[in-house]
Amino acid sequence: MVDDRSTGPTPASTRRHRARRGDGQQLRQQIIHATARLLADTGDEEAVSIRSIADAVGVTPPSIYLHFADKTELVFAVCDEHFRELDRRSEEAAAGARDPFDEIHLRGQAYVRFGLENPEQYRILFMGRHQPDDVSPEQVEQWASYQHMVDAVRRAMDAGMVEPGDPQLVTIGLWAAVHGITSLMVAKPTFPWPPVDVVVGQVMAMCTFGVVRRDIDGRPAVAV
Amino acid sequence: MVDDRSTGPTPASTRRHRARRGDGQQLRQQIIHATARLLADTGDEEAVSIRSIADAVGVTPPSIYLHFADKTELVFAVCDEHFRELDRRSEEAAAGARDPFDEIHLRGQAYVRFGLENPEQYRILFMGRHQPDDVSPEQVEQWASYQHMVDAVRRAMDAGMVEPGDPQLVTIGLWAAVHGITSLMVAKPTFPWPPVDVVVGQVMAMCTFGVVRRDIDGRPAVAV
DNA sequence: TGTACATCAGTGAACGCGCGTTCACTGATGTAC
DNA sequence: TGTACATCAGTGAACGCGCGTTCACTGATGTAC
Repeated sequence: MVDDRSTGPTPASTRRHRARRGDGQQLRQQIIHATARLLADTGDEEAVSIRSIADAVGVTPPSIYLHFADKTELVFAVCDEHFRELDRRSEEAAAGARDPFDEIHLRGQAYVRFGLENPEQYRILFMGRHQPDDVSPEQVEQWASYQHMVDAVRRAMDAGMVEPGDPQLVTIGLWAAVHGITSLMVAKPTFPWPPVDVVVGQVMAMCTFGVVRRDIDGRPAVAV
Repeated sequence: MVDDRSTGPTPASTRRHRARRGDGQQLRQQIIHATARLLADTGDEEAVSIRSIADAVGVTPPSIYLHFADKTELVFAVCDEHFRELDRRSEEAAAGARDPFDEIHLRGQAYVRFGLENPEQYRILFMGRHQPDDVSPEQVEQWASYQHMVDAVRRAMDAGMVEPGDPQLVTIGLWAAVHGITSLMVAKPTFPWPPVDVVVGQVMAMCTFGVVRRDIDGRPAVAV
């Protein structure tokens, strides 16, 4: 006999106390965090309803609307939080770089790690359908983790470590590569992937040196 | 004044005649095609309901269940159709190849083109959450467009055009690159992308030659 | 120190909606005799 | 050639469900006097 005294949507362990006057804002953060946790736990954005969020916080559904105009606004707030987290991790990784070229690698690895550790959040940020205007030209300028990567590529070019070219374009190419491997592994978890380190290493090496066979003097064996 | 005589769910232009005895199977194909068209038109998988599919075919919802056990089975059938279409296009592109290395490029381009021309189908095939067992190890062996790419890579290696290595691993890397650019452009249509040819060219060149700066004799300027 | 009152965090019950699916049925088509 | 009947493609109406959201409300908290 299991003693599960689940007597409704508000188990004792998560029972909240009503906030003090003026402290209403703290529910906002609790809602955002509960939403993020539910997304990570259930692994399914559609399964996360206003009701389930309210339940997780220990509050009734209408309370959500005291802090968010509608569900979209809540999802936006959660995305915002995660974009900041991604940038935070990228900066952390970049801090240990030996040189700009190394920094590019470390940022790429941090990106893949973030995605594989937070697959459902990654889905929402980079694989979803929401926010028709989520990355308008103006917003891209404020998209920290992207701009930081462009800067790193520019510095690597200036240092003569990367072939000269348009830093934006090179960044897009590198982004495509790391996003490609991350999103495939998130979307197709049952594919017989080699160990993740091997796959990431392959993609990184491919971006860096290419796949083309080279002669003894380093020249490509084919012309395209 | 527009003469729109939309008099219900079955406009005259699409009115069906009941199939002959034994010809019931033809509705099955009509349902699959209507579903595919709706997905492409609305650009939103969730907006495509059993009711809307039945409407598009000119039939009532229960008729769907004469041919598919449930909605999942229908979606599977549509996916199947599109996987075959992707392989067909890849084969078509590969037929014009000068050599195995060229074939890799052509297949990659065909892949990106397929995704950008059929974004909603691409979403379902490669960015969705369905089919927990959709690419089990056994199924990958039957996944034509993937296996054909592995073969092309192996031939390019045998011909000395691609650095020796594991053809599967190289294919995964290349797949990550083309999927990366395709899925990003599908998921973030408002990002200020350069012209698609430029982006695809950048990714292809990056996969081929890498981004690292090389000395006059072709040797990498950095060691990693 | 006591009390009336304004504030505001949060509730309870219900709304309309569209969904996937079911079930008993209809009626045209072909077949047996 | 005519008729009774089996077959089967497709229908009409309804089911229960969970969803996002609304609205009138409660009751604890702090404040003015």
